[in-house]
Amino acid sequence: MSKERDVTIYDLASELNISVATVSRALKDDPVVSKKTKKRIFELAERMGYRTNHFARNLRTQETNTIGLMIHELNSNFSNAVLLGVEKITAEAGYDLIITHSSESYEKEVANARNLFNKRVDGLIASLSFDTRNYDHFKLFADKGVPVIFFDRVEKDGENTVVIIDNYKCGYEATAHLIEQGCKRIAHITSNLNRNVYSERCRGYKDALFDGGLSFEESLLIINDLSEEAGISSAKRVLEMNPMPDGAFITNDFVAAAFIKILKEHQVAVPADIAVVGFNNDAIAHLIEPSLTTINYPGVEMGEVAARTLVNHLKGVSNIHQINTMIINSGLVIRESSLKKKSNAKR
Amino acid sequence: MSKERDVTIYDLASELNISVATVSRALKDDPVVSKKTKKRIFELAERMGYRTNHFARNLRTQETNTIGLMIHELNSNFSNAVLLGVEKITAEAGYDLIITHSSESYEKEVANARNLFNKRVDGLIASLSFDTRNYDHFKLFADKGVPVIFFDRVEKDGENTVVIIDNYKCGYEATAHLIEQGCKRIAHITSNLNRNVYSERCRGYKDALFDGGLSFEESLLIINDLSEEAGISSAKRVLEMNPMPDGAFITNDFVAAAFIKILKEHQVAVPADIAVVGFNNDAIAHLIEPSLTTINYPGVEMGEVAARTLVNHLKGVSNIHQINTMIINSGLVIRESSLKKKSNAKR
DNA sequence: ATTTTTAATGTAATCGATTGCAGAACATTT
DNA sequence: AAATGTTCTGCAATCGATTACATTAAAAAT
Repeated sequence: MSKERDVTIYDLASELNISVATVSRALKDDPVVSKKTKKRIFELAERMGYRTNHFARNLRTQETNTIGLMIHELNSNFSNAVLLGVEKITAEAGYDLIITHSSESYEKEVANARNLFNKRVDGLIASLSFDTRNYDHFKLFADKGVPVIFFDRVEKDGENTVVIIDNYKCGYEATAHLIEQGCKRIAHITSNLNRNVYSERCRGYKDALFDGGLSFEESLLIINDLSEEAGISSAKRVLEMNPMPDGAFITNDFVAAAFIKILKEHQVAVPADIAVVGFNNDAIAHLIEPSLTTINYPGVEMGEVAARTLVNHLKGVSNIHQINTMIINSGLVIRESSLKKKSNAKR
Repeated sequence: MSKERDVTIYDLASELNISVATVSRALKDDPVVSKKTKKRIFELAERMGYRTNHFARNLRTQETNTIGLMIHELNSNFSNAVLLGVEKITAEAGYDLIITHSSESYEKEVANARNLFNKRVDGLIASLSFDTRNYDHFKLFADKGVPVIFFDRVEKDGENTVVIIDNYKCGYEATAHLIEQGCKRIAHITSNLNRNVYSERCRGYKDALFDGGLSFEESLLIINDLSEEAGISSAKRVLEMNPMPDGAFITNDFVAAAFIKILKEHQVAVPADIAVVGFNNDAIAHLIEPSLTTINYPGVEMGEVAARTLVNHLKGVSNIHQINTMIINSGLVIRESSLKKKSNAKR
């Protein structure tokens, strides 16, 4: 309740009969201040409950000590994992984090970018929304020299620094694995092919089909929004196909789980009738039955790498303009849902 | 790259040959400024790309426009739901959000509180860590008149405003439901009983047992940290009991899912041999098999209510000191995992 | 035409820290 | 003891907005 004025460096200075300049320097641990004076200042600061006024400091130094995070959604395990990784690094480095999410809308993404720009973030970590086609809203940052790092959903052929996994390789591996298990008709359930993540996985899928001597069929490619409903409806669509596919590569574990559930309800056996490979390695993957073969996609690491790269750049330790692409390890985790041949499933 | 100076109100003022005071007032849409002048100022601001310097403003007004969120973890569906709700409301209201998490450690919680205090958040939304016993770190805020709202894990018998569900009722309902299904030996798997959420649920469990003519057995009460490993180990412990329980009320869906998986692997049927009720209504609950009966715990709503209450207080619309407790609706969602008697399961 | 009232704008202090430059205090060398 | 070099501290301007108070301009009343 007591709203007394906060303690400032002026209070400390006058209490000790020294100048604010010395106090300011001491608090930053500037070596130019003598140990003796520093000690007195630190002790008094502690005793009087001094707190830095970040606004005064930032006003003066023209730095905000704030990093912006633009994410497409906040409700998936993946995005939460990324957030966890980013938060860890930025907090350790003493940066505040402002989080925005676009709900997969281009308009909101633009508004969020503008907002973060006006808040003068020192740097930006961003993943694009589903339908973003235009990247002008990031130009603002480039023009001001504010570093931007993209992760996961990134601009194709951009010159920005990006943190990604090898989506092509993952798509290829997933599909090749299904082929190896004897699948001849492999459906691919994915999302908007304008986004690099999906187009690359799809390219991997197609190349693996080709290399496996199978041909790509347009009708086996199902594109939706990766919601749970999408899993249900695409399962129904698959059930009506004639002949039915004998394998499915689904770019999201949750969708895969819903998909499998519907198949089971219609007496279609997984993996015997249809083998399934998901994507992300969410916790759900090993809890459903059959346990889900999937691609391990380490969101926490991705967040950490993106954040660390940005922080290092801001601190002058490294320079993101020298780094174009950072690829995070990822790969197939084989479980029961894809094993037509009885072999050793990992858990 | 071009790091030209930012446009300030001084630039606008000198460009139009008026004073900064007028510009400042106009930008705040102060009615005292004439419409004509305002128009000129807004247009010029737009044209020159003026951005408010929040640091200068906050320094002057002594408000930070920032709300702190202290959460025990950042990796559960529940906490993410809360975050989603909080973020939505605070962003709409124009507040920045600083997020901290304690990783369930009291020490980190104290450090986070101190950090947010030093950052001078205008208000605080907090959920306690597992082992927090002492609440002194919140006194700082009270002393400065900074409003604090607790949610989910709250201080027992505190005088703070809290946003919770009726954990007692939920515990009672879950247990009563199992009894109604014919269970006679009901295990309860939960966590640290110093936290209100778990102690209240446990109290509901005990009272329901009593009202159902069953007696409480210490050996059926399993306390752990609600990790997946905990689900596995408690399942093993249950399997070794003799006689085995015929029902289990588990205060976390993820733990329940892992628990059920282990039971199934040991040829124990759910719900026939052991009926299970979880807690939270995570998405996983309806995707596993059998689908999981659980308590619906709406995290998004909880976050929204907490944030809205705080924001309203900060804007002077309402006063949290007049409100002590806000209870969010919650309740049993019956699915397959608990239905020993064949009846109508909802999905 | 003069006074009064109202509306619009301006002056200048203020918020709390940072930092280039100047100067004082002290130690070292000749 | 004087000169030189080091180390430490202080002065004062600055960052960009806000706002109490003063002033001017315009409109209304006399």
